[in-house]
Amino acid sequence: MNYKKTLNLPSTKFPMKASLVKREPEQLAHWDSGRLYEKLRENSAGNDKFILHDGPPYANGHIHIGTALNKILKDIIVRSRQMVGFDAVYVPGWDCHGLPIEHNVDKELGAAKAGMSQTDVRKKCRSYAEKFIDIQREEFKRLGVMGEWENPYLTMNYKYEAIIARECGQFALKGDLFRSKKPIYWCCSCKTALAEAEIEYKDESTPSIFVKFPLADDVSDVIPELSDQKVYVVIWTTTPWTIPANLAIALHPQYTYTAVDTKNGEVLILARELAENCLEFFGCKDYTFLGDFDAAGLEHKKCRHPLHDRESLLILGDHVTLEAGTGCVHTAPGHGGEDYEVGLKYGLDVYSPVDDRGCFTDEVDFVAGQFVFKANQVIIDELAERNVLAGSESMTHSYPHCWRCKKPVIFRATPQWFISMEKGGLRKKALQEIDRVEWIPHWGRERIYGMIENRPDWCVSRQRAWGVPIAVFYCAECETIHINPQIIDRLYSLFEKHGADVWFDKDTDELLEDNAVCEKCGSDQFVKETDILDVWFDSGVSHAAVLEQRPYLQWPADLYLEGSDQHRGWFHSALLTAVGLRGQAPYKAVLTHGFVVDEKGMKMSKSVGNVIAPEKVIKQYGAEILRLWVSASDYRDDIRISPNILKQLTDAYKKIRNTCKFLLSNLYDFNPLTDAVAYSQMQDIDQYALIRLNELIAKARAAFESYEFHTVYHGLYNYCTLDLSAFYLDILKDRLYTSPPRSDERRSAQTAIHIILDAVVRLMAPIFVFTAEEIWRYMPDTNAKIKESVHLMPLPSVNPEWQNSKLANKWAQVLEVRAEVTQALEKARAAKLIGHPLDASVTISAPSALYDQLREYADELRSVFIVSEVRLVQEQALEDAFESDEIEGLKIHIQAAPGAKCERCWIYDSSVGADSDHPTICERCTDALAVIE
RNA sequence: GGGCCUGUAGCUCAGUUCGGUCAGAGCGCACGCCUGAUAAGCGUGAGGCCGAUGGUUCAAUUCCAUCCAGGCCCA
Repeated sequence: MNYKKTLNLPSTKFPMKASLVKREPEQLAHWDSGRLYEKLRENSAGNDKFILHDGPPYANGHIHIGTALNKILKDIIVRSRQMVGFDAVYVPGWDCHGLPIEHNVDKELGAAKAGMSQTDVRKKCRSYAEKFIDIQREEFKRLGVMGEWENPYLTMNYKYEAIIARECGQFALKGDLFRSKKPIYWCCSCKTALAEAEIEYKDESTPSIFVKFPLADDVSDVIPELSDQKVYVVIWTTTPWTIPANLAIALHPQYTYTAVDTKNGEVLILARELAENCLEFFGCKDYTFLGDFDAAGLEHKKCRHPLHDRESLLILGDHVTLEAGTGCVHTAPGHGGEDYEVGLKYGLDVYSPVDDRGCFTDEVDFVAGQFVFKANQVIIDELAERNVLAGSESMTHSYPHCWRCKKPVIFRATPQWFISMEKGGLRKKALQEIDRVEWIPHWGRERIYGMIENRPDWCVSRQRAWGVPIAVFYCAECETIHINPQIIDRLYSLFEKHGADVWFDKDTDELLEDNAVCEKCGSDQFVKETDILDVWFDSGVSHAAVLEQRPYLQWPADLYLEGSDQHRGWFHSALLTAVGLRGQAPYKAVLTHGFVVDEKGMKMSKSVGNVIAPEKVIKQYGAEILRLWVSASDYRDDIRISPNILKQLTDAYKKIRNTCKFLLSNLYDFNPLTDAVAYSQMQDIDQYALIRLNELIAKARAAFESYEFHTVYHGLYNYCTLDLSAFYLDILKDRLYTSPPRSDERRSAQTAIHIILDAVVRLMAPIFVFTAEEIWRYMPDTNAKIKESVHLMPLPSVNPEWQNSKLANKWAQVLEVRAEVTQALEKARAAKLIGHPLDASVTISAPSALYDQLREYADELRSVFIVSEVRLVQEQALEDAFESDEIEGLKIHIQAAPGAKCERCWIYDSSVGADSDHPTICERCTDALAVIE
């Protein structure tokens, strides 16, 4: 007789091979046509909302691995919150305006741009953004990310643009928006402002001069030797043309300075460390040091400007270095970034007497009208003439050039728009709000706090085409901003209807109300500002443009989640816009993730060749593996990816998949509605399996709650490998296969297996969105509504009925002993005593306490150890026994199992041969056959 | 150069919160078993001076300092 046919061997059509690359798109299409996202909305209508507000990626290029990480994390969060009972809506967005797009459109247009209107260029930019939104949308959807893809928010939507303009207008109305000068890169040839990204650095030969600024104030309180001396502070510069704009000289607060008598009636002040080299360059051979001193004593003292009849203030700044020059830094706030910053601190004017052609204005007498670079020599000559030129040469160094015309650019102060950090108390309030937000990880608070604390006023203007205009008018006479609620409303309506283009298409008269008059000076002439807003303002107000606008969302958001670079970016601009106009942070919590790096922890770069594109991973392994990677990593730190890591993840995926497949394959004849066994009637070990499941559920739910998905992954994976595959399921095989199909013992096991699979699939659903659904479809029939999608189900909950610490302790002990038995078996195997564990008979000698406990469940030990026989003795000497290192006094002796091997269940038993009808099987199997037949 | 952060086995993670039982797991690897989860399953084993150096302490992977390496943001 073929006894194998009498066994209940596992059977399922669920494929072992995942074929993710092929199946995932099919699954996505199925969800799409089944309107899964809409069904989730319907199902959770009325539930508490959980709003993760999407930070908009820039609509340019394909997604990269970092964007994929970000979106997958968001998806896992939204799904897990949805599955614990929230109405978790997800509205994705895109950041559409800005220089990179304008730049690329410029390149495409080439010479054609010259003949185009600003509106035409803007149209090109709009369609460019649209193209990449479509591309990225498909890429995000392919990752399994679920959301309102057909109705995302775009910062270039007319309504969004209208809100950007309105929010900016509110800042103006409040008095926080002001116009002031700031130096920016300027191309004198193109007569245009340039952004950092439009600068190319090339070597350039420039003059290098040392200039003596005569000290005007008495400093004998600092250095007594200097009384009645002609004292000069010596500066160094490579841009002599900025000397006319000099307003100060900066010294470093920590450096030591020295006064040098040059024996020609002059005393020079410069940094001690650089003094000798400088003096040598000046050709000064005979000199004496009069004394060293700290810079602090000179702060607020004054020099005379060497060319003009005004003062130059001595100030302190950390930006001063000893790498070159004299340690005394020529400071022209209108012509340098650091000069500007330090100038603000000392209340210096942002003085820049240069026009948009790069020529000096009439303010500067002897070089008026001259081009700055040409004026260099004139100024050097003048300095020499006045005997304040200490030294001069020419040098070559890296200098910024215009990306378009390739000519050297200058730093030039132009009027810009700012949002004040102080006028309306924005800085103070923002800092207070930071402490009302939950920062995850907690150090995010430190990071953004430091930034807000130290940042200058927010410069929000850009001299660009592709963006939302700073929609304000100012008086042509006195430059006062002309703003009121009616203007804001009026422009809002216009923008909402025609988009921001309307600002450029219509004249000031058409946009402004009739009979407008400057409330300060009474003028009726106004200027329409044509600068556009910093794109950080665009995305910064998304809380207003999205959360406040869509009735199914909420303000503030429950969570913002982006990379840690966004402390400076989006978290920052969102905080300032929200606090500025609403007095409150737009988020309750902010979660940050690290950056994706290679296996060695180095950043990815094309030149190094360690870049991994999400598209490639998807094509090779499937999006599920990418999602698995996200879930397995602790994203709070930087996270690593490499072919090796992906390989490991695919192995882990297979293990989990296979474990689920095995569970399914033993449920082919199980109907949970009719065949399930009540918990109280289940076998001991099945009850224990549910205790372990309870622990997994508790752990995973807590981890989902605190966004620690790697804990979910590791918990799930270890449960599958250790609890299930290596322990419970291995033991269960005998019972599942050999017991009569409908017997209590088999149904008990199936009941446990079904509960376990149901819970495991739901726990993995937020992460393994595809595989969970695939398994779900193969689950034994229940009702159609439940079957529809695992994603419509809740996460499993801890079942209090299964809690049983006595049982848990018992099995903890059995497991300890089991570990010793497997070691003993391995030794016996190595000695060729046995092969399969069922070849063995195990004799265990235990000390009395342990013996008493083991005796209580002696009947179960045989199956738990998966051997043919277990004999339990109390503290007996056993020859050739394995002695446990872990459990004192435990001895285990292995010998070949007596009796014959049952052909059906493979267990050695003395009853084999007893039944003449079935001479090759054991009594247990004979009994089973009787029931089956 | 400054701010914030990270550094535990080849890999992914635990742990050390208030310092004191040999630093744990899985994967991978090696070896073996099984062939009734089979392009599967089971077992055993070898892998870590807890980034480096100093300091505090009776005692540090765990506290402090410095350094090195790496990341983000500034300059």
